[in-house]
Amino acid sequence: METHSYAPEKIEPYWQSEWKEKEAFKIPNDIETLSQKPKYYVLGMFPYTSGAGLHMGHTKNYVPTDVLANFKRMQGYNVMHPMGWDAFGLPTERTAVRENEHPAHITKRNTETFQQQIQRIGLSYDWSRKIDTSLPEYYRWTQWIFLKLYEKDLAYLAEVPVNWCPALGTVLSNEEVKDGKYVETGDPVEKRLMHQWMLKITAYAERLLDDLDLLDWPDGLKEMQKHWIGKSDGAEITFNIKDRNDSFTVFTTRPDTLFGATYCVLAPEHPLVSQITHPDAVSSVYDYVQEASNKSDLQRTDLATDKTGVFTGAYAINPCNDEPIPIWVADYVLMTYGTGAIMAVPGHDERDHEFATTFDIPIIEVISGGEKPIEEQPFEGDGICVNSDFLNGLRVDEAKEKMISWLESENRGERQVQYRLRDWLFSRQRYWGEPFPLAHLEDGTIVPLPDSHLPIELPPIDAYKPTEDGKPPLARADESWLKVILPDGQTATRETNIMPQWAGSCWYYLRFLDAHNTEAPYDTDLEQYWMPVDLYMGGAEHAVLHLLYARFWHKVLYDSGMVSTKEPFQGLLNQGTILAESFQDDAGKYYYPHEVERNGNEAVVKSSETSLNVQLEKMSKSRFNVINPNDVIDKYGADALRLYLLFIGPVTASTPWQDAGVEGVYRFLHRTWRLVVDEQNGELSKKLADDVGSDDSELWRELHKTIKQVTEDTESVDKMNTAISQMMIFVNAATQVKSLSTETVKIFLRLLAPYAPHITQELWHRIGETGFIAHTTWPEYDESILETATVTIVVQVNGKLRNRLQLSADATDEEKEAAALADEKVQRFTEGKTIRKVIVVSKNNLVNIVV
RNA sequence: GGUCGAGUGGUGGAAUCGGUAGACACAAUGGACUUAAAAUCCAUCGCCCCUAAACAGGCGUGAGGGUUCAAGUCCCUCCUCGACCA
Repeated sequence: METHSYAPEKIEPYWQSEWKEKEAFKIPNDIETLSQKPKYYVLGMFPYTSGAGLHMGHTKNYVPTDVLANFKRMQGYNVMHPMGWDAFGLPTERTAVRENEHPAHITKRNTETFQQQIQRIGLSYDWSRKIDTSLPEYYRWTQWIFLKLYEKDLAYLAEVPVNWCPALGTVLSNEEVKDGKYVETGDPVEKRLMHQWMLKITAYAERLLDDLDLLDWPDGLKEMQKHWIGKSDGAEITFNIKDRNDSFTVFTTRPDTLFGATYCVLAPEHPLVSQITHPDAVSSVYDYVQEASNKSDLQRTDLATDKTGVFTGAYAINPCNDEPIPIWVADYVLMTYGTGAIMAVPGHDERDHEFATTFDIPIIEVISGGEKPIEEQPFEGDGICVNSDFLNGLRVDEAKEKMISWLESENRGERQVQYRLRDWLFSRQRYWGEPFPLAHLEDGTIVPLPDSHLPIELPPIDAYKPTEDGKPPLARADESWLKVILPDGQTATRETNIMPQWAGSCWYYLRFLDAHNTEAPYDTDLEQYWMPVDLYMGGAEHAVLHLLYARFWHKVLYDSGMVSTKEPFQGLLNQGTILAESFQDDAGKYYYPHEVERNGNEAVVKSSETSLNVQLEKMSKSRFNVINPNDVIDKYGADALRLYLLFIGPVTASTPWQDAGVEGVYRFLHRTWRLVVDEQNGELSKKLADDVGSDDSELWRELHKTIKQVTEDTESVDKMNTAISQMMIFVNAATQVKSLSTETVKIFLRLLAPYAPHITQELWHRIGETGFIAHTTWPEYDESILETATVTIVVQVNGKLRNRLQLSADATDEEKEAAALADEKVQRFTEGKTIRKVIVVSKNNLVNIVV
């Protein structure tokens, strides 16, 4: 027998192809048409197209943004809702090496898989705007923007310590290195000084900090960015070296404690170390410096580790009292922070205190107020200056000011602002990334290549690895690529570093606005219309770096007049992660769920005694606990997947995946289907009636309540779960009534359409409407319908619920109070007691009697 | 170690300008329909106590204290977990 029940596997592919064929979500590109409507730009962070394909974490981002896009479109906005690929990167290059294919080939394969998988979810992207950061038509403009940075002196070559991986022949970013090893392969990584391209993001530190105030971002995220930028006010103080015509400067946030400085420390990499070290100390200092070079910053600065260091034999002069104090070398001072040298105040700094205790260096109290004697515990709090000559009696903040003024007047130091933010290491010795649009002349001069040379395409090379003499892979290219003739006729050699993976994602949100422009990265009229991004959504792992880098580039473009807004992303949300149970034995080995036998909270490896730890962890391939979105679609359809992802909890919350939960929303879709379709014969349900007045007013009121709640919850994005709850309540109520007007059903279908686009489109069609439900307008609710004739009054005695009473909606507070006092059940609790007070809360319809 | 966030039934989660705790859903249990199963529908579903059953009552939002007529929500102390940073 043919069945006429809800069958997503039939209707979803059909409507997806209809949308594609009729270009249902194509956004016009001419400004005339666009400017007739307001705009809304909703962007999910585009994926890095790894070979693993789409995973559930992606969908947790794409589904809510798509619902919002659908919703805003129905509300009458032009909605920018694009998708593309972050396609350059090391994993692709490594796959290419492994499979002996060109990375471009791997990339194409991966992006095609991604697109196929994403399309099955029924997302309303304008695919004609798709971008791929690894295509010359895109990276041409990444190079073009780099030239803008270069022209503004924001790109420079510097000798910097980097994480060098000899096995891979490349530098690695800090995130790629853990415990001195490359996280993916375990190859050892060492510190090495190398010539690298840097971007001067520090020049924008102040603006990156200040302009956070302009953004509607979660406070926690702003805090993280603030902390990353790490602004601190203080002073730079010059210390002369005793018996030498030399000096060094330190940065401190506590100039008020200068009288308490009993030694100084230079970072092992500090250039003065070798010069000032006393001949007797040379060998011990040399050994120490060697040792330190192999430690990570984390190992060096961890509070838990014992402090190490050596005395150089040299002395510095404390500028405030001209006392000589010893100069030490210690690895807890980093060359990359501040000036690479510190004044140590063991009385008022925990690490200095620990160091001084270890090496028996004097500790002087200069701020009073500590709980314990200063020899036992440093005091880092606020207090009054002591033992500090002209600062004595001042509070910390006053003393800071006075000391800075004094240092400046004596020419021994000056006010200084310091940032934790470092300049951005912008080059990599790899193949699969953007070539720099730069060349080197014989004499070492660097020349930017003219715009007409762009794009500088990646050359074919014979192997994706460094040359024998340690140059980056691009140095393997043919002379015809390596040598370039400049406009003035000179021959130069191309730069062979490439840009890091972050580069392409720094401006992709702008390219979407005008994805096929061949004359410019984008048209500025379109930019002015669409920017800023109204809602940007992505994983919390990008809360700092990507967002900071993109904001930096945006500000550079702003200064060039290329963009009209100071900030790119006005609104921002981090979607939560999807968790799933994982099974791990005591050795740390993970097992797939099908290998595991469950017994309540216990779990063992099937047909063995090995007991396993069950834990809730982020869904990931390495933990053997992933659920493939496409498998869920195969079983329940895309609409059920979409609804479930939203229904399990707030968008920003991390929530565990539960297979059984999908059943619940799947049943809801079936119930919705049966409101319209008679499953016996496939015709319209008999209870559908054309006359508008056929619904009882209860259901009509429930509908308007639903419109109100779905509108508000969808707008908020985070509360889409409760929007779905309310729609479930409505469908349950509509299932109960005997007769249902088509008008009611049509309004409801429009509410559900952003969430479940396929089933609503199919039912819209079956009910006799032509065209796309996605192109209809969003329903409005009528506040007057929400009002009821009677209200429920909650009566409490001493704050405890005692009864509920039905009263007319226009009852006054006095009437409510009288009814409450007169109620029999309530009297049981007030009997024989003195009524001290009666509180009537009108807005909550609540009466509290205090006895 | 620091900063931020979060702890609510068997489970996911609702409810926070202080005002009916547990919406909605999952799982479970009982029942209807069915030759049977699936699907569907109905009922029960925080804990305790009373009862033949019910009504009624007591307790209850990580622990302890506080403010208030009223606390999941605000304040203090502590515990646990998570994220980020060191």
